[in-house]
This record gives sequence, C-alpha cells and structure tokens, in this order.
Amino acid sequence: MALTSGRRRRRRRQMFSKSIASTYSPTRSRNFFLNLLKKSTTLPQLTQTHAQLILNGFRNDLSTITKLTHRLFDLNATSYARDVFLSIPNPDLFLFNVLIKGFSNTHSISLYTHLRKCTRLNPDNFTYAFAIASASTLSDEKVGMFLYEHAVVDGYGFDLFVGTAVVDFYFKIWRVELARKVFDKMPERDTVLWNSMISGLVKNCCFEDAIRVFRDMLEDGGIRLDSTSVAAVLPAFSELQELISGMEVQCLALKLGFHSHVYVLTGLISLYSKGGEIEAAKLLFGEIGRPDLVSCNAMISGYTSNGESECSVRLFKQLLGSGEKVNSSTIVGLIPVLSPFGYLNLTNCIHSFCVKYGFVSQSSVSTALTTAYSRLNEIESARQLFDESSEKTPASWNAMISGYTQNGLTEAAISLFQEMQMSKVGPNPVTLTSILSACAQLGALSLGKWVHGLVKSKSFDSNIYVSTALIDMYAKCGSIREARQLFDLMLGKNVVTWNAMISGYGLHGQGQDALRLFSEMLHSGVSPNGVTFLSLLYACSHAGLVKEGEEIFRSMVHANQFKPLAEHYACMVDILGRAGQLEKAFKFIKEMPVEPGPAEWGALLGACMIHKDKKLAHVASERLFELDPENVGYYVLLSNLYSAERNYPLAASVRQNVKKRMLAKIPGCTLIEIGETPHVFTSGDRSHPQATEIYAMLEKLIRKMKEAGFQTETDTALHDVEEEEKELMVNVHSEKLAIAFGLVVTQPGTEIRIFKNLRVCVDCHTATKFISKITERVIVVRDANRFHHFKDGVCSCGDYW
DNA sequence: GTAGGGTTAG
Repeated sequence: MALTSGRRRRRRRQMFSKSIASTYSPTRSRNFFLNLLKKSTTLPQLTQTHAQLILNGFRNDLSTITKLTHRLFDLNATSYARDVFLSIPNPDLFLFNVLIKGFSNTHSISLYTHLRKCTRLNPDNFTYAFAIASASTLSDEKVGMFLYEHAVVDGYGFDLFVGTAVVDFYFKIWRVELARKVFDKMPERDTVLWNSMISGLVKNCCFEDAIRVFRDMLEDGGIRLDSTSVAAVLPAFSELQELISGMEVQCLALKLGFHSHVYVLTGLISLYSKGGEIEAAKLLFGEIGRPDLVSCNAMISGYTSNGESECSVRLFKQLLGSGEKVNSSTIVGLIPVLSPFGYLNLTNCIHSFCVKYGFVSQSSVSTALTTAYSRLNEIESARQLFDESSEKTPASWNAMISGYTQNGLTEAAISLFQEMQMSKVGPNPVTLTSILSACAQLGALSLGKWVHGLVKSKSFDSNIYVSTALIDMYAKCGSIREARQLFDLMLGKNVVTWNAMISGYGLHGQGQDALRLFSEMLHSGVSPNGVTFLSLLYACSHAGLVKEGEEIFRSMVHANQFKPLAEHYACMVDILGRAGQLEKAFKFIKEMPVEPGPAEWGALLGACMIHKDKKLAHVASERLFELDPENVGYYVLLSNLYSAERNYPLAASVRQNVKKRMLAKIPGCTLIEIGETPHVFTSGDRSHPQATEIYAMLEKLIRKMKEAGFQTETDTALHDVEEEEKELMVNVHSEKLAIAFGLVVTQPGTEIRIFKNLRVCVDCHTATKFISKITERVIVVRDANRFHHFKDGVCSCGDYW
C-alpha cells in the first residue's frame, strides 16, 4: 500500500530523468526495455524481462539495470536485487542510491560505507536521505548521527530531502527537541517536511504540539496542505478526545476538496471510533468504494475498541477470504479482542495463520503476538515467540519486558532488561517506563534511581509516560518528597500523572495531601476518572478520613456523574469498616444498587478482623467462601479470628479446610537493600551468613524493648501453640530479622528501609515503634498495602493500616 | 492514513 504523495512522486521522476539524461542518450531499444520493466508487475515477468535484456546486450547498461533493481525492490525481491547489483562492474551513484533506499536496513549502511571507502563516487543528498532513513528503521542513534554529520560537512545539511529524513530520524529515536531544532532551522519547508513534523509529534505523543504545528501550517500561506497533513493530525485530535475540533478538520478537508480521499477517511474512522462514535465510523467506512488494507485495519481496530468484537472478527475473516493480504496492523488491531475475552483459541489460530504465511518472521507481527499471549497470561508462549524471533527490534524487547511487569514477574523483567543492554538494542522511553514500573512493584529504589539517571542523560524526561512512571516509582519506593518534586516540575500532566501522585499520598497515609492535590487537579482543568476516585477513597481509608471519604463518594456520583464500580463500593466499605462503623458498612453493602461481590465482603471481613466482630465475620466469610472459594486469604483471616478468641479447634478446622483444597498461604518475607545488594529474610531464617550477629542484636533489642514496656502481641499471630513458644515464633518474624540486620550493618542514625510482601502484623508494628525509639532510627516499612514511617516510637499510619 | 511497546487504582 505504498501510495505516495504527488510531491514525492515528482521528486522521484526528477531523480530518474536527471540521471538518464546526464549519462546516456536514449535509444529505442533501451526505452523498450525500460517500458517492459515498468509493465512487469510480478516476479516471473520481471525475471523474464531480465533474461531478455541480458540476451540483447543490456547486461551492464546502468539505466536499465537500475530500473530493474528498483522494480525488484518494489516486489520485495531483495536478494535478487543484491545479486543484480553485484554483477555490475562499475555501479554509479544512482544505482547505489536505489540499493540504499531499497534495503533500508543494515545493508544500506554497509553500502554507504563501501561507497565512501572503495569507490570514487561522492554521496549526494539522496544518498544521505536514504541512508538516514535506514538508520531510522534501525533506530540506530549513533549511525544516524554520524550520517547527518557527514551530510552537513558535504553541504547537504539544509537540503529538503536530508532535513526531512533527519526530522523523521530524530522522532524515531524519541528526540523530540532535536527534531524540532532541525525543523526550525530549515530555510525552506515543503509539505512533506511539515507533514513529517506533524506525524512525528503525534508518534511521540506531543498531541497539542502536533495540532499547533498543523495550525501554523494552515496560516503559512505559501504551503499547501494535502490529504496526508489532515490524516497526520487527526490522531492528535482523537487522542485528546477533541471530536469537535476533529470534525472542524473534516470540514476543512471537505473545503480543500479531498474529503473523500481514502487517507482522510481512514483517519476519520479512527477519530470517530476512538471518540466512541462507532456508527459514524461505519458510515464513513461505507463511503470508501473499495476499502484497502489500511482502512480495513482502522475499522477492525474501531470495532475492537468499541466492544464490537464479533464485527471485528467478521471483518478480519472477510479480509482473509477476499485474498487480500493482512499485515501486522490487522493483527495488532485484533489483539484487544483476543485478550479480555480469553480468546486463546483464536489467538492460537491467528498465530498458526501467521506461521503458515510466513508473517511471524516480521518482527511487528511476532511482537503483536507476544503481547497478545502475555495479556492472556500465557507468558511461556510469549517468551517462546520472543526467543524464536530472529530480528529483535526495540519493540520486541519491550513487549516481552512489559509482559513480565504486567504479570508481576518483575525479576524476570529486570533480568531481560539487563540482557537487552548486552545486545545492540538500546533502551528507549517505552523500555524505561516498564522497568520503572517493575522497580515500583519491587521497591527497588537504587535501580530506579539509576534508571532516572539514564532518563536524564537521554533527555527522555519530557515523555509523559516516563515522568509519570518516575513519580510512581519514587512514591512506591518510599521517597514521596522526591516524587512531589518531579510532579511539580512536570509541564504537561494528564489524569494518570495526577492519579499516580494522589495514590502515592494514599500509600503514605497522607490523606489530606491527597485531597488537596485533588482540588488542585480540578482547578487545573484535568477531569478525574474512575482511578482518581479510587485513589482518593483509598487515601481516605488509610488516613481514617471517614467524613471526607463519604463526601468524595457522594461527589463522584452526583457532581461528576460517575457510576461507581465494585472497587469503589469496596473501598467505601473499607473506610467505614476500618473506622469501626461495622453496622454502617454492612448496611452500605446491603443497600448497594448492584450485587455485592468478593471485594465488598472481603473489605468487611478485614474490618471485622481489626475490630474483632465475630458475628459479622461469619456472615462475610460465608458469602466469600461461596463467591470466591479459591482464595486463601479469607481462610487465613477466619482462622486467625478463631485463634484470637482461643477457639483453637475451630481455627484448626478452617486450616484443615485450606489443606483439603490444597491452597497454601503465601510465606511472608522481608527485603532490605544494603547499598545495591538485596537481602531477603523469611520467618525464623538462619541462612544469612551474619545470622549469629543478627540474632544477638535481636535478643538485645527485645530485652531493651521489654524494659521499656513492650509486650508481645500473640493474639492473631499463630494458632494453638503454648504462649511461650508463640512468643518465640513472633520474635523471629522476617521484618524483625531484617531490621536487626539493618542495625548490624549500617552506621548509627542511618534510615532503615524494609519491604514486606504481606501486611505487617500487629506485633511487628508495635515492636518497630519501640525499636525506632530505642535506637533513634527512622525506619520505613513498605508492606503489601502501604508505607509506615516509624520515628521516635510513633508510626505515620497512626496505627491504622 | 491503520497498529504496535509504555505510566495510575485493586
């Protein structure tokens, strides 16, 4: 579907005629073959023509051979083209250019080097433009930069072809500012250059800028817009959900006379379907006489994103039936249909289809399939595809890395990231976003900081995904102030950015800060979404802000017309329940307009645990066993509740039940980073090389704590062991071991940070308060739910977690 | 022109 604009075609003609006129005088028979080549549309035809021109003595005729090579590249017969080239004794610059353009990969770069080192030819603007374009497809930063330098030295720095290629290149390697600089410095700008600027900005998510450049282009009287310009800017409008402005552009396209151009219609289909106007998209699709592959792809993805998965699958099958080839976009557009509905069979089908027709060898297709599999939690299948893909692009690496982070396999993500760095492929903003998310999940502050340094050195800070992920990473790794500093410095914040900061405050128990930030958000004109409200409710729950939570819930429903989801109800139950208003929470559940699910009952059960309400706990757990029999957590809670009442037989029977169902409790463990080395402890762990010192330190601490009035809390800790023995077991919980270790190996006064995979238990919480006072240390604990900052015998959570 | 790989909540 390589339809090119008129401008490009004219340029190409210009290129051809110049060369032919300067080198040869045209003869009749040469023209005959040139014509024949033009008419040869299939590979067998082309092979035949090739044989004929050899028989007629044109074997080494440069203009015919060049045309032949050009056509071979058109038909994707690259190795054939290479063989033809190698058979020519003295290729000229023009033939070199055709090859450099045709390959558009590492071969192009080798050819360029060969041209400079082994021939007496001098590269021209076309050579540079094509070679730089190859560096773009390779995303090879170094090669592109040196090619550009060479072009500048040779006086082609301000050439339109070269300039456009460079702008494209910088956008491809995510250097928005450099692209802008080149664009601004160009003495002359044509439509193609403007269009590159617009589409590059769109690809780099600078949607406002893209629209601004489009408007500048409109105002520049000397420049003609074409359908590509309109098509390029439309995605910016759909991303910003500016349906109306997008429609204005449609009117403009109408006025300019290319409203029915298939490019524009395709862009509009995308605009409308992203705006939820699927019916309008369908109408436009109908207006295209014979839809091509790209417009079908747009429609497929339109159906997909509007939940019309059957239509999408139908159109896909039609496309296959019509004998039209599909490409990676087609598959990619289908992926969202495949995953949430668990279409594993269809995914496998499409996979074997791609294998059958050789599509899997295309890295974009295998990347798309990798994503599909990892969204279906089929991480092994994803990995297999990744391992089998011969050419690994940055996107293939990213698909696999993000597959791991999204499935919670953070260690695998990080180790693959390290592998990626050993390969030639460098990390880009997408990679770093995923890795930052892994750091956040893992609490790996030192790696996170290192990534931050990398982000700064590569000037990726302007990327909104990256900076949002950085904020989230700092918040989740305990550095809430650092997170806020970055947040304040950020220019274009979106909902996700605000949400990340708000939930960061929630995590640290700073409910009031979360609420203050929310009103700032409303002021800034960014509309809240479901996640915003959830983060706010969550912040209220962890700060004990009952009234505020109820207020947020009300405003969500009334002022913001937002329909609460199960999560919102559950959070509300949590707020009421934690605050001890159990009856009110129960009433809230019973009065819900939708059927309460495991989330709501689970929240109620958790609250019953805190406030030791046995009766209500039974009601909640009975419902939970019905709704979610596989979940171990509820059994553990219930068993702990019985233990707390010293009803050991019942507690044991619940645990028996768990065993019968082969459900296992996740073992608790605690991580502490010393320098850049992580140390992990489990309960009663003696495997650490410094175990003796650790246990000695712990013993000393417990003695001092007891002198200060500490009493071991064994209530919900274990089951029916003797009091004394219980105390011993609680004393060696993994968090206590990690803290003791931290005290052994760090200087007095150093802050201690630990990470626990489960929620911290009451006894450890109290103990940590004592330890912070006795040792005069700040101790930061991240548990499964939130942060606790211990200082001077007090915890920031206000004993509320 | 379509579509990729990415951030927030649970």
